[in-house]
Amino acid sequence: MPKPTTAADPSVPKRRRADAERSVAAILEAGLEALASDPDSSMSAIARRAGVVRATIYVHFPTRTALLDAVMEHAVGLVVEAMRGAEPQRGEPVEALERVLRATWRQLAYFHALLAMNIDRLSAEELRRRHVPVLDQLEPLIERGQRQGAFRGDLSVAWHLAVIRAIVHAASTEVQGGRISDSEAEAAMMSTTMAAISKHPA
Amino acid sequence: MPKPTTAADPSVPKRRRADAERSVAAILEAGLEALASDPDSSMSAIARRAGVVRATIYVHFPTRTALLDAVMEHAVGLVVEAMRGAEPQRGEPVEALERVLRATWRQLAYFHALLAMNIDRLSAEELRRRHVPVLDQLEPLIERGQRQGAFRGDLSVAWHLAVIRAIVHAASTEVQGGRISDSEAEAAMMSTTMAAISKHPA
DNA sequence: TTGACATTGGACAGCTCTGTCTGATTTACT
DNA sequence: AGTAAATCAGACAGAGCTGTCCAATGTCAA
Repeated sequence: MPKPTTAADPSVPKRRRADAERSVAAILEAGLEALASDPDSSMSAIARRAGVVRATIYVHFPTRTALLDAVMEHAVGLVVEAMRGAEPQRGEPVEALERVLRATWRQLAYFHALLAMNIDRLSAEELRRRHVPVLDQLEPLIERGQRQGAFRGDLSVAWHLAVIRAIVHAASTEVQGGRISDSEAEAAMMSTTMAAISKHPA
Repeated sequence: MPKPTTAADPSVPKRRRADAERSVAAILEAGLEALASDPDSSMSAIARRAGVVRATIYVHFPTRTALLDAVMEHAVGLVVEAMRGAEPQRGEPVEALERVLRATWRQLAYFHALLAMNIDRLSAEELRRRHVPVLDQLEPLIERGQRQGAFRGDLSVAWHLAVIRAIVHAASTEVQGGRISDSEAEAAMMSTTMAAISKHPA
């Protein structure tokens, strides 16, 4: 009978003590911040930021690569959660896209920074496989918009997705570079994305 | 009298033998390729790619940083040359922008990859200073288009430039990932950029 | 309270990279 | 053909990082 342990809902639940749980969370969070700003952050740097000693990381993640994978998964989870919360399937496509973008653009930028970090680490295909959950949130919305004539049909869904990612990323870069304010960036990002994706705005 | 050597047109001409000239060219080219795909490429890797021994690089570039700077300058030169050849100042803004993009989009993407390589190495200001020559080619064109009512005036020139860079980069990424053909990417890039920048196309 | 779990702080070997230096060899200019 | 320049091949020290280990200490849970 498949019932060796007490409770086993997640894939690998791993009965951990509360402080271990806290450590893992701190490490993932610190890894997210550190690696987003410098993809080559050392284990020492991440440990320091997490308020933990380097060896502790190795207790929970056997290797640097394993930590990178975990951080990536964590980031994708955050983004997807934010997107789901914006209900891409509800309402008019244009409004829905605006809503989803507004709700998630900052986290998407975060995710994108991590994408960059993985670019030489992973094969293009492997990398694609990992951010499928994010695209999955947007793809039906774009398709729906095309069917209803709100979005351009002369370009592929994949291209639209690439464009959205690119513009969101550009907005985040401009903000981080201090060349534009947060709210200005959001407005510009939204406005430009809509112009790029929509059928004649008039 | 400012005439100590025979011929001194460039800033630091350095009388070099022909084989030295070839080595430097090969190193810069190899550095461009290597660093664009992996910003952390080692000196060994670059030397190997250039068909040269590692020590040879140090003959011409005192340190790794110096090589990175030189590669950057070289890349900027390539892009600017391509842009100049497309005559941004000639004709209608929309046509001119199409012409410039078509002539340089791949190199623009290349340049963008090198920008990423420099992001944590240089201060934001220093980085900006270095790619000023590229922006200088586009900025007057965008301004002119805004004045003539061809491009959107409700967004800043800087933002338009960021958007152009982002879309061009996305197109190049899609091509490199094999998800779209070269010519399709060029068409999509052009079409989307124009939709994003132009005033209502109708 | 007690025992198992978890973290600390530090030490360690192994690896890769940078930058320097050498002597020997090949290549370009005159 | 002769000389100076340039490259090669390989060695070297110094530095940083990864991954492992350990003994001591702290902390959770039953």
